[in-house]
Amino acid sequence: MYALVDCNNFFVSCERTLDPKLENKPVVVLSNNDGCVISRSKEAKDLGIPMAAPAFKYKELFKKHDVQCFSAKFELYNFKSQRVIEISTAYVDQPDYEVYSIDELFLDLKSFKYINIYDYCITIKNEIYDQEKIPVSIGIAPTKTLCKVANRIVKQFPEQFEGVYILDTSEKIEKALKWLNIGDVWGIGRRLAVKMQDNGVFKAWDLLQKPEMWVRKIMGIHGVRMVNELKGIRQLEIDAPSPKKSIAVTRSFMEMLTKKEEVRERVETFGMYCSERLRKQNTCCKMVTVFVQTNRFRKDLPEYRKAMTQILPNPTNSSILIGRVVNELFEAIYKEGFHYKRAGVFVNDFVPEDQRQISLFEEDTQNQHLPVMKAMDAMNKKFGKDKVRLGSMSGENTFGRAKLSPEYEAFLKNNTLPEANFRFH
DNA sequence: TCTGGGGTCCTAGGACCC
DNA sequence: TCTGGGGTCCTAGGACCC
Repeated sequence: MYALVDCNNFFVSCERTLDPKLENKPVVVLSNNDGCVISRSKEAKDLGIPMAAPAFKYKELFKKHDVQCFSAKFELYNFKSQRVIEISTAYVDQPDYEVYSIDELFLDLKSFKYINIYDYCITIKNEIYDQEKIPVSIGIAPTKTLCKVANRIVKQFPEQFEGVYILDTSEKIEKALKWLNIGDVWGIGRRLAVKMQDNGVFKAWDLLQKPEMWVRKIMGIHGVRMVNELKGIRQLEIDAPSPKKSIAVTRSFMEMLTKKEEVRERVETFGMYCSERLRKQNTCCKMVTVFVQTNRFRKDLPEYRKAMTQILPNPTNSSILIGRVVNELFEAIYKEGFHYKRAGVFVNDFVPEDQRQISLFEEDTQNQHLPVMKAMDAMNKKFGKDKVRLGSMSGENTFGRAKLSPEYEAFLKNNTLPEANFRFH
C-alpha cells in the first residue's frame, strides 16, 4: 500500500503556527503583489472564496467577514515543508517515499506486513501536529491515484475519519468511485472534465465503464493508465527525486513598466536567478528563452507579448554569459510604447557541469567564470540573497509584500532556511 | 486601480535519414 | 502513366499538476 500525506490548507496552516489566534477564523494567503488567493482555510472556503480568486474582487467579502489576508512567506512554507517531510519519512525505509509537492508526499508502506498501517499513520499524523502544529490528512490505498481519492474522502468527512482513511477492498473502492465526481479525479482538468460530461461520464465510476479504445482516443495514454490506477492496478511508481529539466523565473510587476531600462534590469535579474539555480544542481543549459508581455486584462491598452529563444554554442551556467544572452534576446523582442506587466526567463536542455560538449569553433569561457560564480554563491549563502550580484542588477524587487510581522522577523532570524527542493508536475 | 508562479508529460506534424 | 517504406529527432502546443 501507498500513503499520501497531505497538509491541510498548507500555507494558511503555516500562518497559524506563527499566530495561534488565527485558529477557527477565515484566513487566506495571497500570491505575489497580493494578487490572487493561493491558500484558504476551511472557514474561508465555506464563505465561497474560490481558489485563485483575484483579491480585489473579494475585498468587500473579506471586510464583511473579517477574513485575515497574508502575503505569501515562502521561506516559512519551505521550512515547514522540510520539517513535515523529515518527520514523515522517519517512519519508512530510506528510499520508500516521494516528495510530490511543497505540501504532499507519498510513502511506500511495503515493508509493513505485520503492523496495523492505519494506527501507524495515525501516529505519523499526530507527531506532525505535536511537533509542527501542521494538520495533515493521510489517504492509504494500493495506487497513487486511489490515495488521492482516499485523501479527498478524509477531508470531506472530517468527523468520521480523524485524518486517516484506508481505501483497500473492492467494495470500498466501488463505493468511492460512484461518489467521486469525474472532475475531481487526479489527472482530469477543466478541459477533460467538460469532454467527459459531454460523453455521459459524470462520476469516476462511469469512466471505468467506457471501452479502452474510447479512453485511449479521448485522453491518450494518460487515460489508460488512470483507469488502471482507479481499478487498483499500479501504473505509477514512487520515484526518487530527479534533477530538474527546466528552470523558470517569471514575475508580474506591481506597476506596469514603460521604461526600457527598467524592464531590462528585471530580465537580467531573472537570468541571474536561473543561473544560480543551475549551479545549485551542477548543470549547464544549452537554451535560454526570454519573454515580455503587457497586462492581458487591460483591454483598453495595446497588447503585446513576445518570446524568443537562443541556443547556446557552449553550455553554461555562468550568470555573466547567460546575462549576455538574455540581453541580446531582450533587445530583439522589446518594443517601445507598451506598458509591460510581466516578464520571465527560462533555461532548459541541461547537461551536467562536468560533461559539457564544447563547440569546435566558438570560444568557451565557462571554466574561467565558474570559480567566480561559485565564490559569489558561497558569499550569498553566508551573507544573504543578492548581497553579491552583477552590476546590472538593482537588487530590489518590483513586487509588493505586506509589512512583515514581528513573529515572522523572529522566525527568519532564528532559523537556517532550507533550499526549496521539490519536484513539480 | 487591482488578476501568481513553477513545473512535467504527451502528441502531432515536419524535417531529415537511409 | 507510373512516384516506397520505415525510422528518428525536434518542436510547438496542449493538457495536467500544485
